Amino acid sequence: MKVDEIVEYILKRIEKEDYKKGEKIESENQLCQRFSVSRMTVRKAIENLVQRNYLYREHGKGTFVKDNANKISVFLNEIIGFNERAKKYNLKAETKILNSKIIKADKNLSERLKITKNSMVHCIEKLRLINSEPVVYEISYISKEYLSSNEINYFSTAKSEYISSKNIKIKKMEKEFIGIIPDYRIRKKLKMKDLVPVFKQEVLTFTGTEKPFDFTVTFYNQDRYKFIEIIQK
Amino acid sequence: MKVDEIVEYILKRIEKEDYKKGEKIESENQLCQRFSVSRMTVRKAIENLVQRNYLYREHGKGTFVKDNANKISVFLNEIIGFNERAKKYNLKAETKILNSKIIKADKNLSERLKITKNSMVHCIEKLRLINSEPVVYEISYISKEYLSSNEINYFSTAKSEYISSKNIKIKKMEKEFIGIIPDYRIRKKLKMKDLVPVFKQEVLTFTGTEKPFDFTVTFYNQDRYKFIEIIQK
DNA sequence: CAGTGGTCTAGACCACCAG
DNA sequence: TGGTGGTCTAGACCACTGG
Repeated sequence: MKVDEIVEYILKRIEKEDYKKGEKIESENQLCQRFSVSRMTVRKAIENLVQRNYLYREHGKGTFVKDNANKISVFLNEIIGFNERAKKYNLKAETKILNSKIIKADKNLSERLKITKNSMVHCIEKLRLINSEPVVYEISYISKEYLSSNEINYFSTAKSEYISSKNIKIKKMEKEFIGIIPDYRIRKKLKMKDLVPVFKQEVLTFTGTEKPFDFTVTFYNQDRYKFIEIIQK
Repeated sequence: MKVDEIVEYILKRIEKEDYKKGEKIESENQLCQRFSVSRMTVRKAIENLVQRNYLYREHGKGTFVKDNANKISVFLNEIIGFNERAKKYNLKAETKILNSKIIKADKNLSERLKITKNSMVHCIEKLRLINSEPVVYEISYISKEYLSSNEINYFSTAKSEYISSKNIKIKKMEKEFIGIIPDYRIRKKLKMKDLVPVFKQEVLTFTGTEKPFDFTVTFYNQDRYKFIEIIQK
C-alpha cells in the first residue's frame, strides 16, 4: 500500500535521525511530489504516525518529530508525595476541583458500587495539573452514606488524609486498565488536539464490606508524562 | 464539522439502541446520501468510531455495532491461577513460546537492566491465547548471568514456579502503563486489523540488588477482554 | 451479480503562521 | 503574501461477500 510506504519512509528517516527530534519534516506537498501521490494519501500516513506518537502537527507551521525520550515520570501510588516529587523535578503541581455534586446512581454506577439504583452518590471531578498543564482527569463516585455533605470538601482535596483521619482501612482495590481514544469532552479537559490514545484506570476501593467505598475513573494524558507504579513487597 | 455531525448521529443511534449491538448500521453510501456528503467524509466519521471501539467493519459485509459490555475479565496478578480461572468461564487458555534467543543488550535495554552494553541477555517472546485467540503478547528480557541456558525452558514456561523453586524473593516491581496504537508487527501477533489502542505494560522486577532481575513488556488486546489487577492489603 | 468496504486521485477552499 | 496544515468533494478502481 502507498500509505504504508510513506509511513515506513518517515519512520526510517526518524530512526536515522535524518528527521531530528523536535524538528520539522517535509511538508505534505513535498511528500506528495516525492511519492507521486495525492495529498490525502500523504495525510493518511501522517495521521497514522501522529496517532502512534511519532509526529505532531501545527497548523500553519508544519509537521514535527515528537520526542518521547524525556517523558516525566508520575508515580501513581504516591498520591501524598506528589507535590514533593514534583518539586524534585522543578515542577509545579496542583489539583483543581472542577465539579462536586450529588447525582442519582444510574444502572452502571449502582452495579459498580453495589447500591440500589437512583440512590444518592457524590460525584467529584478533578483535574491534576503539572506546570499548569492538565495531565490527569479524574472522576470519583462515593455513596452518600459514606460521606456527609460537610465532609465533602475535606475528602475532595485530601482523600488519603481523610481516609487515615477517619481511621478507614483499605482492604482491597480492584483496578482495571485500558488504553482508549478519548471523546471530545475528555480531550477538551486534557487539552488534547489529536485522536491519540490515553491510559484509563478504573479503581474500586474496598474497606472490608462487600460494598466498595468508592469508584474512581482516571484518564492520564501520556503526551509528556509517563505513569509508573512501584510495588514494594 | 461535517465529520463530527455524522459521528454524533451514529453515537446517538447506538445509544438509543436504534442501531443494536452486533447489528449492521447504514452503509457508507446510505450515510453519504443522508448527509449529502462525499464518501471520504463518512469514512472519516466511521474510522473515528472504529478507533473508539464503537464500531467494527467487515469487508464486503458492512459496518457493525460493537458490544463492549461483555468483555471477559483477565486477572493480571493471578499468573498461576490463570488456567483455573479460565476454566470457570469455560475458556481454553494456553501459552505459546514464539521465540527464545540470546541477544546483545542495546542502549535502551542495558539502561533498563542496569548492565553493560552488548552483554548477553535472554529474550523470550510469548503469546497467551484464550480460546485460540491471541490476547496477550509478551517479551521478557533477563540477563544471562541470572539464567543459564539449560534453565531457559523451565523459566519460559513457568516463570513464577521457577522463581519460587529457586527461592528467589521479589522485593520490588516497577510498572509503567501506557495506551498505544500498535505497529504492524504487534497487530499481526494479536491479529488486530484496525488502528485501535492496546494497553501496554512494562515491568522491571527487582530481587534485592540494584540490578533488576528481569524486564518484561506486555501488550494486551482489549478487543474482547478487560484486564484487572486485584490488590489485597 | 449487486452491494459492501478499502484505497486512491486531483482538485478545491479555508484558517493559520511567518516574514 | 506564500506556504503550511484542516476539511471536503466527486469521482475511480479494487477485493470481498452474499445470494
